Amino acid sequence: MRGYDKHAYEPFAVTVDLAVLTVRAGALHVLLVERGQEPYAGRWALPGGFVQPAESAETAARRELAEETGLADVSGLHLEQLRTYSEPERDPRMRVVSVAFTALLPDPPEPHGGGDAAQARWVPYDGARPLAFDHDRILADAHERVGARLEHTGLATAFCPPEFTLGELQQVYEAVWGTPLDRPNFRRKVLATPGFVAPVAGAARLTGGRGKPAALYRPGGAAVLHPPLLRPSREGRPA
Amino acid sequence: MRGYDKHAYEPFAVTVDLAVLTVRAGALHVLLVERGQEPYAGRWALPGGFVQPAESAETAARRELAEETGLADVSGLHLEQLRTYSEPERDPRMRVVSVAFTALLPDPPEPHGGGDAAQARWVPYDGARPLAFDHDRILADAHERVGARLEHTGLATAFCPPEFTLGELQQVYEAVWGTPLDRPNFRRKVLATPGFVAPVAGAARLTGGRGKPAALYRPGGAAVLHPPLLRPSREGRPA
DNA sequence: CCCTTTTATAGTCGCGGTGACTATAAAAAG
DNA sequence: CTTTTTATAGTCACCGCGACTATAAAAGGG
Repeated sequence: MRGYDKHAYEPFAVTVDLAVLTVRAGALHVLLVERGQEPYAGRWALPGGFVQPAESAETAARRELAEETGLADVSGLHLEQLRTYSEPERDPRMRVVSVAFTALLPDPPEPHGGGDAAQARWVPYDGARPLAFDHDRILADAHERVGARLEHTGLATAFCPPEFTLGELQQVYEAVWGTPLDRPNFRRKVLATPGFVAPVAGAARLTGGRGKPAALYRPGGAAVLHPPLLRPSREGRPA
Repeated sequence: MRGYDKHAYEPFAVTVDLAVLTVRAGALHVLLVERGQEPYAGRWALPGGFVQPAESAETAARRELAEETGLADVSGLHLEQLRTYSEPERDPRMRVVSVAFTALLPDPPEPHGGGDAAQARWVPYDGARPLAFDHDRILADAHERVGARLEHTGLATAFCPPEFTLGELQQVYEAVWGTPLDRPNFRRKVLATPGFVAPVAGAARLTGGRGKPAALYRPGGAAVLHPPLLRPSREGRPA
């Protein structure tokens, strides 16, 4: 069929699902809500909701993100479309097509106090499953996508506060990739990548921890990393 | 809103749009259809159509691909979801959410003889615009995605016949990236990447051209390339 | 106050992938 | 047979990177 003219069509419900990720205490966490009704009552699920007639999926996702996190200003947060899930049986109640998004947050505001009755919580990524519907797959796809984005973009700074140390940045990589990294090498690569981070002029430093204070950095504004910061190759498997 | 319970919803029309790409005579081409009706009557557009109630977007995309290309068996062709376009005003007639896909074909079967009245044609990528609706953007996103996929996956073989020469494979990279590549270096990198290509045992060779016959290869079955085959860095822009 | 612990930062060494380039081989065209 | 064309082999220097060692600057404990 060409250009979808002169053909009947059936209506679908269109929703957005959000995989909201953060790094807390060195571990990757995801924002989940507990379902109050069937199906999957009592099961945890990704936050989400219907797309309204006058808004795009991106707009709906950002609105839901604000509602779920309770944050006043979500305009600066990273929000990225993941993919669309459209299996006919993915929701037993009706035909619903869901556009999934991934959002990245710095230090997490305690769940929130949003609109609905069900509770929302930050859950460690590894202990999140099983989730309702096909959300296990959506969450896995989001994790995979974010892990790849860290290699080629400056996205890791979206997990960090406005000013951060290289140690904090490294914790983001280690939490998302699930791999420890060599600190001197990580430092060398980050600083050798133009536009990744910029030192905070005021020779500022961070107190609170032990040991030597670390210098503070800001996001450098570069969208893509040259050269990329590749994760330790999990090679060595002959086809 | 949590888990989209107890909330009203509005129906949407859900369609798929296809960016079907091929490499013909060393140049990237895209499959387009000419619109017969308003809006955008006479303008070229990406093929597409409505998702039926019982099928997923992927199923609908493969069905449309078969209809548009006229190929009997499209089960082996590479089909990948690109992203979803949901701006409220993207179709002036109604609220339609479109899931875009990218398909890759080897040597192109002449457009086809599909179901509808409008004609379909292979159009050189550079001369394709302007297209109807937001299809310029979809096509650009598809090009960008495919270019990136060539770096990290063995996807380039999807543009080639079952057996191909390294010169043909190089033409795929050059056509998609729009950059000439050094032949000895390209050869070295392809052969040094485990699982990318496998030599055809029969010491087979391809005639038809001038010069020394080239050895034939088959896809090696590797999904990801280690190391990746990166495109010439377009760096040199200070942030 | 000294010494240990902890964390940050600097530097070294060798390997491997890569771009730029040259050289040789094997076919068709004239 | 010579030229042209394409495929394939090889060289060389640079550089990103993993593994590792060394130094600096703070807090803590006796």
